Amino acid sequence: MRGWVLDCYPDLDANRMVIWFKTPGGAVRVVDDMTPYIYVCSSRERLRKLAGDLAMIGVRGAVSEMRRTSLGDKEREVLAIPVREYASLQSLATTIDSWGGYREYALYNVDLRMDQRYFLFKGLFAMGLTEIDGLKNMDAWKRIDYPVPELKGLELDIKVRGDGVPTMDDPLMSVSVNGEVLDGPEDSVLDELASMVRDEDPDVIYTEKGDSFVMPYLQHRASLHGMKLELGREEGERTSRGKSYFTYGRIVYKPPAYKLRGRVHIDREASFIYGESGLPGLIEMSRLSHIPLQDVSRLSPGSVISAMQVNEAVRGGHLIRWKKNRPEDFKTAGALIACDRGGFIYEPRVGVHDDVWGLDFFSLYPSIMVRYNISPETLNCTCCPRSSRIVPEIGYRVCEKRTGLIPTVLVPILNRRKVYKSMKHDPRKGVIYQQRAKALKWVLVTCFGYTGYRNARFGRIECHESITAYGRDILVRSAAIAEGRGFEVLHGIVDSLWLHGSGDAGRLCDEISSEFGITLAIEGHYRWIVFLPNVSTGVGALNRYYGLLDDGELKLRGIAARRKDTPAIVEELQLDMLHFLSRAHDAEQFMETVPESLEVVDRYAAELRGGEVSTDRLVIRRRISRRLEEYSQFNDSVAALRQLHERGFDLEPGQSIEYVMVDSESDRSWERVSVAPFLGHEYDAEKYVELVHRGAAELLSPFGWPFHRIRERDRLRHRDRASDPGR
DNA sequence: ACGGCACGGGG
DNA sequence: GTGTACGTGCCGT
Repeated sequence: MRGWVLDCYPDLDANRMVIWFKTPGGAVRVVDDMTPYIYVCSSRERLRKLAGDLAMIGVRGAVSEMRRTSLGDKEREVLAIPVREYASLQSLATTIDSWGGYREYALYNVDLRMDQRYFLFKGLFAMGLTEIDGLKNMDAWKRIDYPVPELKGLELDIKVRGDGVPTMDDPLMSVSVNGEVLDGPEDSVLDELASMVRDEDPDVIYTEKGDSFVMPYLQHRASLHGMKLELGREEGERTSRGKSYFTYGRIVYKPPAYKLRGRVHIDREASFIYGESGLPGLIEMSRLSHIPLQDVSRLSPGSVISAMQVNEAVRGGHLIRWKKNRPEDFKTAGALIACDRGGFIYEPRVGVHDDVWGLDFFSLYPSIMVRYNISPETLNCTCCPRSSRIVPEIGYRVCEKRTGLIPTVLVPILNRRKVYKSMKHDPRKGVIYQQRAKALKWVLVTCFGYTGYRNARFGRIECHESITAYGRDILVRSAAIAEGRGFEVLHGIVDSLWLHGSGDAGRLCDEISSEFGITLAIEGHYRWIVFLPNVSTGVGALNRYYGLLDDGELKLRGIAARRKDTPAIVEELQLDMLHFLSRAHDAEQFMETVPESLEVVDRYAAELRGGEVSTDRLVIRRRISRRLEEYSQFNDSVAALRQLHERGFDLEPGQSIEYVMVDSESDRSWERVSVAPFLGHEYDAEKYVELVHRGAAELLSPFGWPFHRIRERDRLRHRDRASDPGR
């Protein structure tokens, strides 16, 4: 019988692995043996002593082996230690580490996931098609068009009695299963839910906020009736602790994951990958990383690429160095910038331009890593002291003999993404390919950042520097080629160029692509595009522009309408103004349209002053980066947090607050803002008018309408209207 | 004037 | 279990 690997986890009592397969006939549970090993590298005498010490505490069977302990290195003698008690692995490692004192022992394969360990050991992988009798792999993780099982999904949602923010103390009103509503006494609803899940036997349960609320809430309500609600295929769930952590340049809050056994719980809100690329993207990630679907659904793309690197290293015979937890161990500001000048940026020509080509390199940074063999072990390697391959500007040597780990991992990812993108119009599976491509895109984006991340397993800052150095070199030389072909370079940033001119842009792209071996493609042709100035200096801002493509599509970057903390009314204003400006087909018409676009601004101001704007258009949503008491400055967010606190709700760093400004001048929390979900109808009309004016000025400041002039114009008109009620 | 604080990008 | 960097603008002190 054949089936797909749906779930895999250790049974900590039996010290065996549990694997669930999805077969056309249903789910199958299999138990298998595996002894995990940890490895220690040190001098021969110390290892001999260690083996003796281990035997004294009952750890037997440690043997000496030859293994690779670092990338691209020769094999060394290590002690392989079998760990028969799964649960003791971490503490055994800590014990050995402490015996070693200061750096006497280097430990390996300590923080490897058990599922990944098992798959690598057995030659299986998550979502891979497997012969269940004998546990033989029938699939290949590199396959591009692979068979996918039909997974039965179940939508779970709940309604809670009471208003405001739901809490664990509010009784359950109803449960909805695939849209079917179960209500009545709480205990019978919970009973019914359990039996429905049992009868339906879904492979995947989808929730919104299942991790942060729904699942722990249902469990809690059940316990009040002396019940144990079981939603998995096997008893017990796998929970962890919630935490706030620093990622993507900001603090986010991650609630504890609520994982089932033998069945997949996907919390749509907790899964970045699912949100971006759906189940097809998640399955693609699961196969490539060898991490079970449910687990991969909670990971970041960075963890996926990291897992793929581990897989590749282990397959290449390497041991994985233990990275002991170093929380809050972030880089100091100065350390990195010293040698890193980031991506190259041309100073954009402020104002409106027409007949503009936007050109983009295809996955520039990952392509550079592959094309120039950038990897932690290939930079300044000892095997190529006379390498002819030198990183521009900084002069590092790159290995010419062996392909690095990072390029090895990236080649199939880049290739898959290219193939999936080319098949996105397939009538039957086009959408699936598109979603897989999107998941891969994210993995590629984060792979670059990971090379500069100090806690990454295979990070090395010199990689980061080399990639950006090659990137600058490529962009500068591409701009020069473009100028040589008669184009004017208006702006360039990291992997994009904006050119003005009537030459053959397609041919230019071909020429540059073949020059560097990295594809440069036309992103679009603009009827007009506006590069915005920096408010304080007036010089071109690097990443703020808006433009109209030939097909009528607007492309916006960096302006208020793109920001998540912009209230809807300001977003609407900017989009209305932009649609108005879209009537223009070239720069000259654009300039003629500007004065009329100000009438849009007046409409919004009048509507706000009328006092009838619904508060959901005024809500400002903001992420908080710390706890209430940790804020040193009083501001809107603090006012909102304080109100919530006084009502009994405390937020974690990384969670968002939503509020409306009621009296923005006030320094009293309760007067200054009203906070969701306790919004009233009141709002600070003049403050929102000011925001609307700022939004307009952001678009029009290069054309004679800076903020202060829009204000002045408003004052004049407002006064006229106030003194002449007949208008 | 300066520091605190939050957001973008990539698709 | 957690990508990097900076640029940008607003607001409070």
